[in-house]
Amino acid sequence: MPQRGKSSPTDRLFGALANPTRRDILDLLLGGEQTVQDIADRFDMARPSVSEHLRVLRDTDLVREEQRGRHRYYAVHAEPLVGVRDWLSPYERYWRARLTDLGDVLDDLAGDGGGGSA
Amino acid sequence: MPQRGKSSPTDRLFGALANPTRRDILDLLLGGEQTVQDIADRFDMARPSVSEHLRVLRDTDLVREEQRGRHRYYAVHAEPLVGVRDWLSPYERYWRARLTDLGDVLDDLAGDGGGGSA
DNA sequence: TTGACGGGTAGGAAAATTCCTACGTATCAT
DNA sequence: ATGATACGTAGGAATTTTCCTACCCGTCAA
Repeated sequence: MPQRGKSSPTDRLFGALANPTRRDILDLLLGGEQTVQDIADRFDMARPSVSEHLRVLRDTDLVREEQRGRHRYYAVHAEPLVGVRDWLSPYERYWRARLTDLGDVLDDLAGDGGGGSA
Repeated sequence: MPQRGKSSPTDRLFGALANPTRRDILDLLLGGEQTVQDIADRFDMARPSVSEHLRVLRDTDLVREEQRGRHRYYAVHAEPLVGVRDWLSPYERYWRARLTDLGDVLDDLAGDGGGGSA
């Protein structure tokens, strides 16, 4: 699959995640929604620059904003990250083979609640 | 965690994966080791450019080369990708919640066989 | 040994990224 | 209405990325 013409959604997804500030923003939002100002205060960077990072994250649908009053609350929207998981999955067997973390899988099961239906 | 000074291994990892050609090279190598020429032939790009992509992948330890005769065989080395998986894991619960793919985890267990080492 | 093949590196052009300082606009308090 | 607050966008400078064409050296066949 060579012949790269236009940038695919996957390209834009990995492109968005390539920037450490943007990954940090996502990690920050794991703790709950935040306003732009709140986010910007966490970074050693001018607010408009944070705004642009947020735009990239918005364009890839990795965050969603909701305007309330004069604030915009940003929240993580993880679904596009399935694209990363999907890309990653053919490689998992490589480290599974040598790290043999079956225990990890079991952790996943346990963490899932064990019971059964969601 | 703002204050970004130097680029961390994770930064370089995501940086390496940001380029679609590099992801395609990795995907190609999933089919087995290849020489530089074999790889270059698959892409609409001059060979030295492919060489540089290979250097980035080498620097992040995502591929390894072995010289045999006058050929260099490149093979995928997936271990650093654990870094991606680790970064991703806090987000998994978001799509797990709505896609409820417990069956996926069970697939993993089944696919792992019971045996073990490759 | 000579020539062809395999593949890395150098230097540079073009394009994309990242960050900044201004500035515009909408919302809230007075 | 007026001013302060919250945030986006514009335009541009400094880097970084990505790709190219030379050019280099090592290996194999004749």
